[in-house]
Amino acid sequence: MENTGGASRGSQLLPVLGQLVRFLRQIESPDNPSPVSLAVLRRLDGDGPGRVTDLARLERASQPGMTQLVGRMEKAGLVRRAPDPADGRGVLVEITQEGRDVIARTHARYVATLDELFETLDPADRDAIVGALPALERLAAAASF
Amino acid sequence: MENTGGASRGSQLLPVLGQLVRFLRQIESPDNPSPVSLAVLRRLDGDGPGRVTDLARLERASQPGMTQLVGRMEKAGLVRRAPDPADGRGVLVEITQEGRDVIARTHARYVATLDELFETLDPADRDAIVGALPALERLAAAASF
DNA sequence: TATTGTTATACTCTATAACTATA
DNA sequence: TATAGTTATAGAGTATAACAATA
Repeated sequence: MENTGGASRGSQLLPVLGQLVRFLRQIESPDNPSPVSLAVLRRLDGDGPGRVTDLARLERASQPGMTQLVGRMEKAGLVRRAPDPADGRGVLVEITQEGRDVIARTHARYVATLDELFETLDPADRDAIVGALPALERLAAAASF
Repeated sequence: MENTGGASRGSQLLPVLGQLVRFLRQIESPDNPSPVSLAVLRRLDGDGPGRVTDLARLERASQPGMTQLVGRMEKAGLVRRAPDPADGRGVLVEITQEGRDVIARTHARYVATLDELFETLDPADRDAIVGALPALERLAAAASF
């Protein structure tokens, strides 16, 4: 099937993404880490301790902004700081168990919300989405950087 | 196919959503309306002028917060205020042409970014996603409120 | 009295500029 | 000199509480 005259794939997928994200964003909880905070936690959890400058670059934040975010996260017990043994100027930021717990709780809330949404669909629609998941995962992977 | 032992649909879809949203969020532009600001603009564009209280309720914001957001948007030329002829206490917020232009430019940037992403996929993956779009749209519709 | 909207105030988040310490 | 990080300062965004105007 060609795309002649029809809406582009992006223009069809965009409202779907927007609606689902708005739906997830409205989940309320005492935890509720900010999007960037959650992204930093996930990165530290997956890649191990990291330096402020690297976290700032990877999350597209300024260096002072990352210093401040890490400071708030440290105050909240989600990360700890340690001097970088390899560089006296550097600081290594490491996730704590509480930080991992926050990731897990947040993830669980989002998953439960999406799962409830799936239950409202016809089996045929569920199958269609499940069948497209590998392709969607590759689409998301192409968006990695 | 049952879901015995496998990851739930939500847990599979969540990282896809997260990755795509992070990818879109990093688009830089002088425009760059905040998510809530964009949502308000879209609502005013679609439903016509609305009152502050209604916008606040629909966007899950406080009434003073919406007053302030509308104030910033008015200052930026994206909306205008007018007294509600039907209620002397009320204010009708209306989108301006510049507001519509901001919606269009933002939408175009997001769509172009997603379209570029699609072009990196195999045709089979594109077909799988296109085939699942109606189901995904119904999933998103189920998330409406 | 209840509702609509605003103002006052405070807190979170993030940015740029200036600074300190180390390489 | 260049780099890593922090501190100082300011602005956007949002909340609750108190207020003014209208229903």
